[in-house]
Amino acid sequence: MEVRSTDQPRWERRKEARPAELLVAALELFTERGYAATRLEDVAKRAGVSKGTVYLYFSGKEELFKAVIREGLVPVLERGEKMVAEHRGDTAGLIRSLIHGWWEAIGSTPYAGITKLMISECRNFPEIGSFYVEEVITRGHKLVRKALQRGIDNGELRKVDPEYATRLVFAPLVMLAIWRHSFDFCGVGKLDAPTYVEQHLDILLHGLLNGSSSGARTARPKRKITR
Amino acid sequence: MEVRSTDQPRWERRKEARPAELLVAALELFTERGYAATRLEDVAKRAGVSKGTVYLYFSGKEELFKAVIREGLVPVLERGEKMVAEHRGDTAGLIRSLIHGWWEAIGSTPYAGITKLMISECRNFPEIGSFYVEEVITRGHKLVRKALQRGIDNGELRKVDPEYATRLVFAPLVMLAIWRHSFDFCGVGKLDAPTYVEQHLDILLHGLLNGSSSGARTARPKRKITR
Amino acid sequence: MEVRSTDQPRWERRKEARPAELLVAALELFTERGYAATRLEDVAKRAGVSKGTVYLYFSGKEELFKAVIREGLVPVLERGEKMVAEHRGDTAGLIRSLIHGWWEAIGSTPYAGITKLMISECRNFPEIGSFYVEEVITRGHKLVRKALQRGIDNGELRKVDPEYATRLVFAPLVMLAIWRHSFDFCGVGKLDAPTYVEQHLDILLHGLLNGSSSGARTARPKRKITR
Amino acid sequence: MEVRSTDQPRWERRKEARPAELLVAALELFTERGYAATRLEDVAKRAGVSKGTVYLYFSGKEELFKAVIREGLVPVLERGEKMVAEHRGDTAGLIRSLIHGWWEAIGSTPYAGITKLMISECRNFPEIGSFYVEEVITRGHKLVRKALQRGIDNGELRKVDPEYATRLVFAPLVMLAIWRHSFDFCGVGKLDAPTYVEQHLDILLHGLLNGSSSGARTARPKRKITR
DNA sequence: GATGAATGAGCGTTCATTCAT
DNA sequence: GATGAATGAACGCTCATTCAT
Repeated sequence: MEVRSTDQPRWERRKEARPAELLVAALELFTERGYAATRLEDVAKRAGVSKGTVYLYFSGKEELFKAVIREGLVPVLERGEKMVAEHRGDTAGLIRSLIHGWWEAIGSTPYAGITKLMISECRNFPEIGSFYVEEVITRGHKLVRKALQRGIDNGELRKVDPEYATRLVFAPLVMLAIWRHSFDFCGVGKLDAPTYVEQHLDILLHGLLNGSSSGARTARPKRKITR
Repeated sequence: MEVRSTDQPRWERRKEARPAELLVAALELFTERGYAATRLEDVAKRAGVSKGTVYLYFSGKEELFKAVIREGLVPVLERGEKMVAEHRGDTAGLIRSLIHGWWEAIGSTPYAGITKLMISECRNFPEIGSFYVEEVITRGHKLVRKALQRGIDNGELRKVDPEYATRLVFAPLVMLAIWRHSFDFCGVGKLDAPTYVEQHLDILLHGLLNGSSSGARTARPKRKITR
Repeated sequence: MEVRSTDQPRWERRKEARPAELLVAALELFTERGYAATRLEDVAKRAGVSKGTVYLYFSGKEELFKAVIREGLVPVLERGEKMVAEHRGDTAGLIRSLIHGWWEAIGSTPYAGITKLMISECRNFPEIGSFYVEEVITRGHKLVRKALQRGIDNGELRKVDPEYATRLVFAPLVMLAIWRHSFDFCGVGKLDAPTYVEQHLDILLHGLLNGSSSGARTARPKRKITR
Repeated sequence: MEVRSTDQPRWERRKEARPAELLVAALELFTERGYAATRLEDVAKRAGVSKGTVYLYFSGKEELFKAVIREGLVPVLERGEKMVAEHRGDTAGLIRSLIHGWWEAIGSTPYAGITKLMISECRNFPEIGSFYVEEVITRGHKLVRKALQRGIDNGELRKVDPEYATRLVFAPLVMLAIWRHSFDFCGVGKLDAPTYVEQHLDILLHGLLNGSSSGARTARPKRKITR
């Protein structure tokens, strides 16, 4: 019968000791090449340390990968949740805030790569895949679903299924984030991200709001915003 | 005294059928595990042949991968283009046809895995990535853009930017296809695909159509939300 | 207790049935690339048959190789021995005949490649190496040694050790034969073979003959003979 | 309870010495078996390291092979050139020095294997073959040709073609070197190398020197000279 | 007999991991 | 702690060999 003397969390927290540079480098390379094709030596080189040093902070490649996922989005999400909880105003405005918030904190940053990573690798790492689904996707969905539900309940929005609508709110954003880490390197014409986001909001809110509502009008679809 | 119960030969000549069988197996495994993590021996095993046989039909792993991409979607797309070219009716109906067509021919089939594959690997295979962008994505976008442009020109649709709107038409579908090859294996609650597609059409058309049009109204046919 | 009904020789003789084309092709490729780097499929292709056919005549690669060696030089040598046995005249003339004979029958023909082959491979195939030493080298040496011994005994030649002198008679010829299968393909300036042979005879006979003898005089060192 | 009798570490750092050790092992094995039949794992084993270590110092099998050739003879040749340049005395003595020098520095050492290697492999590696011809053969020939030319010019030697005579000086030596790496392992009676060399010098100088000269006389073929 | 599709042992090469320094 | 030389399991690919046709 083994008894742990201390209350260790499921995944060891050595955040302070771990050079964040390793996680940054790993996220970049995993995103660029995928898990299997990323060599630990390259991660070390990009982080400016030697191969052996990686093992001082992570017990191996898989743990490094898991740490990238775990440490990556959860803190961002926590900030997002707080931000949303404090929001006041109409539903259309809240949805806009959520979408802009997600885009600014995740979609437009290197964190977006984590989404691509998990799509590619979650079947190879079911454990971390489930973690991601629970701690990131489900929590993210819940935020939006609440907002939609509220809008439906108080008549601001049409009667759509909030479960499905939630996904439809996110899908175009996630696709854009993925796109920027994939096909944007294949010579395809790049879209202007802010315009895309606004266009999405425009169509989405037009599609969701009840006719009497004026929320959709405030979306400025045609104003070209350069990054 | 060993007696074989069945008189199966050690192998069988299948020169004609082999390449297609290998491509099917390869698509499955590449989709499941990614390019680097897929061992050619496993592809062979799943196709029911030995390692060496793969090399009788493809010059190596990379060529097999390229063949999966090349042979996978282009023929499907060609059929799609013909189908669409022959379509008659209003724009809302055309968009519905396109979306349903894409879902039935690609999104709901193993071909959907190619999308996930290219997202994961196009930076490792720029050549095949460009091929895919040109031969699949661009052609697919063109189909939808034409339909949207027509609807905008004749006043059926609101004045949206067709380039961006095209992406917004596809994004939720592609995300669903990706989802089915990734997070659906991580214990997340699965959505009903037809409902999702209809919900997307509902919101999308509501968002796109001019107020006077009634196209969006008809879009709520099945309320079947089985989980 | 196994009894052979027929008197089979050590190595199966199926000379009649074996396509000589296979042995020719094999000799060429083994000479060009070495044993290990020669693919049986290439041998088959050069002989104009399919891969499987090789196995109808030879039990495998090693047997093919051994047959190349065995069938290659022994018949040539037998003809040489007869030629020498019938020779009449002075020792210098006999040596000239032997050298010219070797050069014409072996050194200048594809058979020369066998020498290169055995040098490269005899440590990998000790059995066939010993066969070659016994059946080719030793017999060849014996021919020359006899001639030298006769010349020494009757005072035509200086008192040299016939064992060593024999090798010194052959060495420049063998080197030339080897050279033509190796460095001649590396951009080196090629020598004229007949001139080389005559020059060798000139120096050799000058070096071997007693001063009173006039045998060396008849060597025409400077006459350039183009093949 | 397992106790190791000696405290040997699993491996030892030998960054400086490794490449030379690997080259020695590689030369031995390439010489014994040929390029294709030599497994890198065996080279590693003979050098006392593991397979992977070879790749820390050479980018692959071909590079290792090239390094064997490149690093092998050029330095020896450079020393030889200096030695010869400083030689003073008559031509017969110079030729003797050259031949003895070659034999001591190359023919009697493992370097002799390189000759055999290049003969076997130069058609498979034209680039390194040309390198060898230029940097080793041509330079070696030049040394001897100069000596012969001088002897012809000042009347010490008969009027032979120096280009051909140069080859005839080397051929018996090279053949002996090759022999020691090939047929000497096939049960053939081995010659005494020094005796062979002296016998060669005896006949060669007798054959080359003008009658009035006494250079050849001093070579006494039967004097047994142990190395 | 002849063919060539199929096999699978074997080798070159890579790279996650270890550990003496 | 940090390094990087060394390891060895794993995988891509080849080719001698087999055998159904």
